[in-house]
Amino acid sequence: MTGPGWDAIRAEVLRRIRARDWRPGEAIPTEAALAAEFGCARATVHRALRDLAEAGVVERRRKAGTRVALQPVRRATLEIPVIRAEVEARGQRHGFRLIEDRDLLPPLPVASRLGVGADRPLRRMFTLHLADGRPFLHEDRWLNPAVLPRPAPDFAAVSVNEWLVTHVPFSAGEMSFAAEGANVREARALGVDLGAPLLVTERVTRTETQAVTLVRLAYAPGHRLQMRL
Amino acid sequence: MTGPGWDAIRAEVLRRIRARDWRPGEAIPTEAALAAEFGCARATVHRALRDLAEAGVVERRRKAGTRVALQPVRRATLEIPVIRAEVEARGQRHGFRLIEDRDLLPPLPVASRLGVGADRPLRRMFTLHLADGRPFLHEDRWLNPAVLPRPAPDFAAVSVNEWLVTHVPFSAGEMSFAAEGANVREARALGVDLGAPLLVTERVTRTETQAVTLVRLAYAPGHRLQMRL
DNA sequence: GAGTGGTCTAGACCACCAA
DNA sequence: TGGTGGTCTAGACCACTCC
Repeated sequence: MTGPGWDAIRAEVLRRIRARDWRPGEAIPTEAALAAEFGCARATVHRALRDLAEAGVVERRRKAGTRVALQPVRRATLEIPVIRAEVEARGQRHGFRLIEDRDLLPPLPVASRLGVGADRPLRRMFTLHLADGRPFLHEDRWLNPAVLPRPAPDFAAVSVNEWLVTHVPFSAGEMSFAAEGANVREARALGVDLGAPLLVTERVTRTETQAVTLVRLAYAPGHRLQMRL
Repeated sequence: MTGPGWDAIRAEVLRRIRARDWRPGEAIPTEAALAAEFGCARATVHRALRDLAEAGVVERRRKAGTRVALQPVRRATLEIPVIRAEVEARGQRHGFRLIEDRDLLPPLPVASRLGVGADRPLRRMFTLHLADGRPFLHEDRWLNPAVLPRPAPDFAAVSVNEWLVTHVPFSAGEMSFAAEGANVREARALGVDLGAPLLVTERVTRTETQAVTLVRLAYAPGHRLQMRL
């Protein structure tokens, strides 16, 4: 006496939305009604509708009910591995060089984006990542030294990127992409012309209590970032 | 007689992982054991752990149990609105111009990426999207005419992008980003120099039964794509 | 095989919020 | 204030997969 699975219900609801039985903006039946129709528990319907809500297909509010999204917002997810893993996943050998590493007072824009005072020095680091010995990615980082243990790790042996990912707790943050012309450091490190189009990503990460790092990653020309829709 | 909520359990498990009570690669207790410890139903623990698995913090396999992820893969999600909505969200007025629209036999790479025969013409369309009258994005599209109704919509009145999102059922697909130098069409349409760094995204979308479209979007210089971590 | 996560049930109570 | 989704329970069976 067990009804259809939640994925079957998800599929059927999706079918009706695509078939325009339920049109964008319209309310669809309540969980209780659908459970009765499909002959299953309300929890099963709930599981299916929650999944569709996460996918952006429907919008749900208590009391207001469930509506077909007016503009089905597509969400794409990007998996961000450790850079070493990213290189090795391409079947190449990863290496890196710590180009520069010093303490520096952050300029105001950097301090404010990290939410730290501009009167305390941060660790400023430049790293070049290599794939089979060829330039892969240039990393320009401001690191809050407060997140480091004492004594601090040897970032010539383990890349900052990898150390942070494996040792600093799950944190919140933002990330953005843009295309920019290579700056002087990037051009020299990656071996490209000044102003060559590079895919650049900027990330800010924080723990609950403090800023961790602000980093600008510039990929070597031709790099494509793959996402799942 | 109701125990802690699933989010409280999620938080506690996360705390123990961050505190290295449970180290990367190690198995954590079973759902049943955690339910007993926390004094709640197994379903509640399940809800919490499923959430952590989706976030990439733990890995779960039947029989093998739940392990702390060795390399916590970060997932960033990108929301992809209709281009009109994207412009309007910036407080600007959206407009567009259909630059060119004709039927053309696809070159082999295009046909194979879409999974259609190279012997049937596709719709080739170039559209320029405007924000407050200024170039915002150049759209270079191959469209499978089989997805269109008869008579076909008037793409001079509604942008292809918007029509597809609101009329073609939820579909699977891939997406990628890169930085590329502006090509001749893009340079002319966006009003930039040939070879200027542009953020370019390519999408292929399919329904369950057929290919829909392959599109290359080139954003005007300076555009940043924001993601949530 | 047997242990683990994945799912379903029938019921209950709660939180939210539009009417 | 009542209707809706969100959650929790105690139990059951199933599916996968490691041993």
